[in-house]
Amino acid sequence: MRTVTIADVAKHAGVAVSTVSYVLSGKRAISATTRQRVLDSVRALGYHPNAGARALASKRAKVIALVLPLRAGMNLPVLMRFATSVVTTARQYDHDVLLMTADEGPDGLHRVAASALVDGLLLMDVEIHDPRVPLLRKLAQPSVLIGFPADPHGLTCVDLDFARAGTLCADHLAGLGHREIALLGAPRVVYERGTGFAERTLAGFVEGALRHGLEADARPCEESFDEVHATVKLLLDERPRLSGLVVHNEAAAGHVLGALRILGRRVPEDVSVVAICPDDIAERASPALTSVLIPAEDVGRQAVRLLMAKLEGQAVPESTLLEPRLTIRESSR
Amino acid sequence: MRTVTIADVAKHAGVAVSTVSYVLSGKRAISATTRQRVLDSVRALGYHPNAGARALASKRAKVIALVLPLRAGMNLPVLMRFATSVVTTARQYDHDVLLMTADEGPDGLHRVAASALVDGLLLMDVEIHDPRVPLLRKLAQPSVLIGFPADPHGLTCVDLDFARAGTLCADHLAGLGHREIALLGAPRVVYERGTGFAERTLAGFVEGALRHGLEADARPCEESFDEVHATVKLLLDERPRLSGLVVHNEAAAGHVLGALRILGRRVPEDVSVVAICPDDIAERASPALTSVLIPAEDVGRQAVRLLMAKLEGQAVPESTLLEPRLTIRESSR
DNA sequence: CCTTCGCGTCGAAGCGCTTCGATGACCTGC
DNA sequence: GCAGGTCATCGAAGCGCTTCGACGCGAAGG
Repeated sequence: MRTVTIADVAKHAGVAVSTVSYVLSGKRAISATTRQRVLDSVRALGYHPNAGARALASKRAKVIALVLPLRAGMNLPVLMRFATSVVTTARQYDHDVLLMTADEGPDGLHRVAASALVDGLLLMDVEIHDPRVPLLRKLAQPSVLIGFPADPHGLTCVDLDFARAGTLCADHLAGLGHREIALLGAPRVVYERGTGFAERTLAGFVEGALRHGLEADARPCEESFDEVHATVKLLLDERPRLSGLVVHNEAAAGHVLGALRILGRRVPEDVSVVAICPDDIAERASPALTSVLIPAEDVGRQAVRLLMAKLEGQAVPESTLLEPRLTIRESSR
Repeated sequence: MRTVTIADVAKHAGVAVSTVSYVLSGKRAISATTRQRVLDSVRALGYHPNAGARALASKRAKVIALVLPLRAGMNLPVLMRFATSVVTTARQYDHDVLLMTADEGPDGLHRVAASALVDGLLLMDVEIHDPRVPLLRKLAQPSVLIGFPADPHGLTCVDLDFARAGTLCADHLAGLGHREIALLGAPRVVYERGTGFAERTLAGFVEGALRHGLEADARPCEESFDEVHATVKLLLDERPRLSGLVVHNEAAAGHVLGALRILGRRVPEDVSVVAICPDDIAERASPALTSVLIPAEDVGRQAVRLLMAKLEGQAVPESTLLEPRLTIRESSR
C-alpha cells in the first residue's frame, strides 16, 4: 500500500501530472470536464499532496510558527486560548501551526526560518528590548508580534490597547461616583521585565483618574492569597475611604474578593471591583467581576490575518490596537 | 542573497554534495579532516538544510503532531505545561511540534499524516470511545495517546495512574486517623464524557477507603464558587463528622478552602483537605494544599520518548502508568 | 481561405536533499 | 608482489511537486 502520488492521480484520470497540479491549485484554467475527472480520481485514490514535495517545489510550507513564552507571570489559560485561536484561524487559511517556546531564543527562530520550515512567524509576549526583534528584521519570512518592542518601526504589532483599558476602568468607577480608587497590579517582576502592557495600563488608569479629579493609588502585587490580602489591607489602611479597586492581575482577582470579605468589606456595597482579565475568570468569581476582557481570541485571529496578508505580499499597518470592552457585572456599583 | 544550499557548501569545501550530507547525518564514515572542512564551510556560509527537501528525500519530516483538546472541563494551565514539556522534549530529539486542536477531528489527523507533514502523533485527552482511535490504527505514522480508550490493544498509552492517586489520598487520610471522608470530584460532564480518569480516581478512592474500613462519600462538582460551596455544605450536613476531603477538581480546589472557611471549619484542624491537582495550584492556596500532583511535565516527556522510540522502530509497552506522588503540605493532619 | 489569438493541456526542468552503488587509494597478509 | 579488503569519497538517481514554455485546436478577424 504505497502512498498515492500526483502521478497516480494523473494516470487514473488520464491526464498529465501538471494538469492535476493546476486543477488542485487553480492557477491555470482547466475545462470543467477535465477538472471533474481529476477531482474524481483524487477522491477515488484518496490522494493527499506530499507536504515536503510541495514545500520544496513551491517554496511555501503552508506552516507558520507560533512562539509562546513560558515565563513566570504569564497567564497560562489566556495563552492557551490564544494558541487555539491562532490554530483555528490559520486552518481557515489552509495553514498549519508549528509550536515553539520562547526559550529556544533567536537561534530557534533563525533555525525554523532558515530551514524554510515555516513561511511566517507569530511571536507572543514581545518585550520592550526583545533580542529577537533585530533578527526578525533580517529574516526572509514575515512576522507579526503580539506586544510592542521599543521601536516597532518596520514591524507588525498587535495588542490590546492597555492604556485605554486602564482609562476605561477609571472612567467606569468615576462614573459610579467613586472618589478614591486604586490599581492592584501585576507582580513586580512583570513591571521590571518591561513588557510594556503593565505600564501602559497603569498610565491609562492614572490619566483617567486625573482627568476625573480622583484620588488614585497603585501597587504591584504577587499572586498568592497572602500577598493579595496584605496588599489590599495596606491599600485600605492608607485610604480608609477607598471605594474603587481595579485589579490588573488575573491570578489575584479571585483572591482580592476573598481578602475583601475577610477584611469586612462587602462587594460591591463598600468597595467596587473592576478587573482586567479574561471573561471566564470574571464570570467564575463570586460576585461576578465587572471586567475589561483581554480578548485572547481576537488577538490571535487578528494576528493570523495580518500574517496571512503579509504572506500574500499585501501591506499591513505597523500597529494594530484592539479596543477593550468593559462588561458590567455584579462587583461594581 | 539567495539561500545557501548543500551544493554551495560542497563547492566551498571542495567536496561532493553527498559528502556534505554524510558529514551532517553521520551515516557514513568521513575522515576527520574532511569533516572539519565541511563543518567550517557550513558555519562560514550559515548553511541550514531545507526542511522540505530533507523531508522529501528522507521521508522523515522531523515533526510530530500534538493534538490538544479544547473542551469544557479541561484545565488550560495543565494543558499548556504539557505542551511546553512536549515541545522541549521533542527538541531534544531534534524534532519540531505541529500544534493541532482536537476539533479538526479524525480528518485533521488523516490530513497531516497522509501529507507526511508529521512523522508521528501525540494525542491528548483520549476518550473511552474515541472516534480517532480506529484511524490511528490505520495510519502509517506511529502515535502515542495520553489517556486510555476502551481497547488500548495495539496502541501506546500514557497516563497518570489515577486509581493509585485516589487510593493514595484515602491511604493518607486513613493514616492520619480520619474515619469519615469524601471525594469532591470533577464536573458531572467530565464523568459523562467517559474520559476515564475521573472514574478511575473515584474507584481508587473508594477501594482505598474500603480497605481501611472508612465511611466514604463522593460527589461530582461544578467549578463555580457557589456550586462548590453548596456541595461542601451538603457533604458536611449529611456527615457532620466528616473530617477528610479529597478534591479532584483543580478549579474548585481554592474554592473549597473558601467554602470551609465560611462554613466555620478550620483547615486542617477540623477538616483535612487533599487535592489531586498540579503543584502550583496546591502551593498557591492558603493554607497550602496537601496534594497528589498531576505531573504534566512527566507525562509530556514520557509521551515524546515513547513516540521517538517508535519512530526508531523500537518496541514500546502498550501501557505506561505514571506513579503519583503525594506531597504533604499544610491542609492535612 | 489563411492568419492570429486564446484556451486547455502537456512535457520537462528543476526545487534541495538522501542514499545507493561504484571507484580509487591504501593497507594487509601470504 | 599481488589478491582481497577497508576506508573515504564521488556521481547520479530519485523523492513528489510546481511552473514555465510549448503546442494543438477551434474561433475570430481580415
